[in-house]
Amino acid sequence: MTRIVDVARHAGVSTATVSRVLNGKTVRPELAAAVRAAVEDLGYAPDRTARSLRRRSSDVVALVLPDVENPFFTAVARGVEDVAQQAGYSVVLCNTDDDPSKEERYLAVAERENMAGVVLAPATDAPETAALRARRRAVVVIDRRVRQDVDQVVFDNVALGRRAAAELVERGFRRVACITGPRGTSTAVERADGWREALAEAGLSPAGLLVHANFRVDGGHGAAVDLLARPDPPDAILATNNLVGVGVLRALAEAHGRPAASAADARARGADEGPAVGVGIVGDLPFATSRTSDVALVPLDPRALGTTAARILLDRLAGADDPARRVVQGTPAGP
Amino acid sequence: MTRIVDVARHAGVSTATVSRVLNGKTVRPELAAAVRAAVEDLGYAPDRTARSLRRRSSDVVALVLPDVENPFFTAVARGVEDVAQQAGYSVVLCNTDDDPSKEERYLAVAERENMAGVVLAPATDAPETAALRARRRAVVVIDRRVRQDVDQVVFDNVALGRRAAAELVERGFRRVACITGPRGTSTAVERADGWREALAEAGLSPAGLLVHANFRVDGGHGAAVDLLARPDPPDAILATNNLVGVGVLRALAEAHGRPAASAADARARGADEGPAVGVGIVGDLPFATSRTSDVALVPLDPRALGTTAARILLDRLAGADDPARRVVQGTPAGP
DNA sequence: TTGTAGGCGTTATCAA
DNA sequence: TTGATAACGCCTACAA
Repeated sequence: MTRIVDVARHAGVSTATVSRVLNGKTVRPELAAAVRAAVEDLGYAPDRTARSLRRRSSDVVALVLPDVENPFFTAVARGVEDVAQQAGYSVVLCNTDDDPSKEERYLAVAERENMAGVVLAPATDAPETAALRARRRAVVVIDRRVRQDVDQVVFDNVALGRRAAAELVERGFRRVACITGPRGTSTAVERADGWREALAEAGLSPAGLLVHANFRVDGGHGAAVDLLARPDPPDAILATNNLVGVGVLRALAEAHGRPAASAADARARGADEGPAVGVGIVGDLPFATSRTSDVALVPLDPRALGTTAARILLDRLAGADDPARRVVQGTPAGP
Repeated sequence: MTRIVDVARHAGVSTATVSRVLNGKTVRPELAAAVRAAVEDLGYAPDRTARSLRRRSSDVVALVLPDVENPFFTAVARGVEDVAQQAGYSVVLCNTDDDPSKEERYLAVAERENMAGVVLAPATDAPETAALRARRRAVVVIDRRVRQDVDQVVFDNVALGRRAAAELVERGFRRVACITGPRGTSTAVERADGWREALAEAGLSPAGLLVHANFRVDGGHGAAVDLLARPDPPDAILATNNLVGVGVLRALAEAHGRPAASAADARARGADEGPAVGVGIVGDLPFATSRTSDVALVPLDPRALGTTAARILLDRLAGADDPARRVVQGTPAGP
C-alpha cells in the first residue's frame, strides 16, 4: 500500500508537506504541484483509519433509524447522503427496530468508532446521547421530538394531522376515524391532536373514533379491519403515517372496496361495489399499486428532512457553537 | 476517555495483558479476572479506530447496493445485518444509484477505511474489486452475476422467469408479454430467458412481446402503458422485478382496470370494468395497496440472500481459503 | 514556508 | 505466561 512517505520521497519533500497539501494548508505552489503529481502517479489515497486516530474523529456520519425498510426513512437517508457525501463524509445506516437497547448499542458504536456525528430518529423520547455529547460529537435528532438540549428537525405534526382531517371534512365526511401510532410516539400523538382540532373546528365529535396501533402496515391493516366491522363504522379513516395508510388501503381492497373521493361519491356507490370510505394519509406512497387520486394525501418531504438535518450536522462539525436549534421542516404543500 | 493503560494500571498489569484478555488469548485466570474487574470499574471499551489501524482491518462490513430505496435491497440489508451483527460486525450501507463510478468510489472507501469485507450487489458485470482483493479483503457479490473469481450468491433467475410465465400460461393466457430490465443486467436477461422458455414449451411465440425498460417503477409503468395502448395488446404481462411490477399494477389501476386471475376471468369482465390482463411478477410487494390475490407472484427471499452472503463473508473473514463459491439461493416456493 | 519528531490507542514481537 | 516496546499511518507542535 502506498503511504504518505512514499509520496513524500517521490516528490522530494517531507511527509509534513504532503500532509499540508492534502489538507489545504499553505504550501509553496511548485511544491504543491509536485506533491499532487506524486499523488497522481502513485494513486495515493490517505488511510482513513490512521487519519481518524490522529484527528480523534473520522469522516463517517451515522444515521440511526428505527426501520430502514420504511420508505419514509430510506428517503431520509437519501437526503442525508446527498449532503454529507458532498462534504466528503460517508454515511452509515443503523437499524434499531425501534428497540431502545439496540439504539443505545449503536450510539455507543458511533462513539467508539470516533464517528464525526450522528443523525438520530429516536426510538424513545430520551435516547442515550449523553456520552456522545460529552465527547463533543455532533448529534441531530429528527422526526420525533425529544426532551434534550440537542438540535432537532421535525415536521409540524399537529398541522399535518389537522390538514388531512380538514380535507376529509371538506369532502363531506362526518364520522372521520383516526388510526395513529403508539401513545409514546410524539408524531403519533401530535398528528392525532391535529385531527381532533380539525373535527372540533367543524363541530364534529371524535368520540370513539381514535385508534392506537403500531406504526406499521399490519397495525393499520388490523385497525382498519376492526373499524370497518363495527356496527357503526366511520365514513372516513385518517392514517397518520405512510405504512398505516398502506394497511388501510389494503384492508379496503381485500373487502373489494376502494376509497371514496367524497361523501357524495360514497353514497353514489352501489352496494355490490364493496365498502366505500374516505381515506386520508399523512405521508407518501411510493410503492402504491392502486390509484391514489381519491385519497386525501398530505405529502411529506422526508428527503428534505434529511438534507436539513445533515446541513445542521455539518454546521456543528464546522464548529458552529450557537444554542441547540429546533427546526420545523416544511412540506411540499406548505408548512 | 479511558484507555488501555488506565485499565492496566487499575488492574496492576501491563497493557499487553489487558489486550490479551480482551482478545481471548491465554492469560492466568486470576489476572484475567482482575482485568475484567478493572474494565467493568472504568467502563472501558477499546477504541476501534486504533484497533483497526494496528490490525489493518476494522469490524465494519460494507454493503454496497444499487438502490437502498428498493424494498428488495432493504430486505437484503436486514439479512446481512442479522448475521454480521451477531458476529460482532457493524454494517455500512452504501448507495450506488446503479452508477459504476459511484460504485468504484465506495469500493475505494471500503478499502481505505480498512473495512473487513464487502457484500456487493454490482452495477456492472465487471465491478472494481481488484484493489480490495489485492489487499485480501473478503468480497461477496450478490444478486447479479459477474465474470470474476469471487464468491457469488444469486437466484436461479431463469427458473424464476420460467415459473412466473408458466403460471400465466396455465391460467389460460396466450399472449404473454414480458417487461424486463436493461440488456446489460444479468437478472433481467436471465428472467426473460426463462419467460421465453416457458412460452416455447407451451408452443407460444414471444415475437414482439419482450420489452426492455429500467428496473424501476417508472420503467414498468411506462412500458405497461405502451403495451396496453397497442392495437394488439397482450393478454398478460410478466414483470421481472418488484418495482416493474408496481409500475404495471399502477398503470392498470390508472386505466380503471385490474389484474385478471385467468383468461376466463378476463373474458367474463364487462367492458366498463377497464382493462383486464393477467399480471405476473417476480418478487414481492410489501407495500401493495391493492389485492394481489389475482397476481401470479413468484416470491423471492431477499433476506435469505443477505444472510447467505453474510455467512460466506464471515467464513472468509475467519480464514476460509477454498476456491470461490457460486451459491444459488433458494426461494420460498422452491429452487 | 518547510522539516523533524512525537504521539494518537492498540496489538504483536521479542525477551525474560 | 507476562512485560516492555516497537510499530500501524497520519497530523501537528516546534524548530529551523
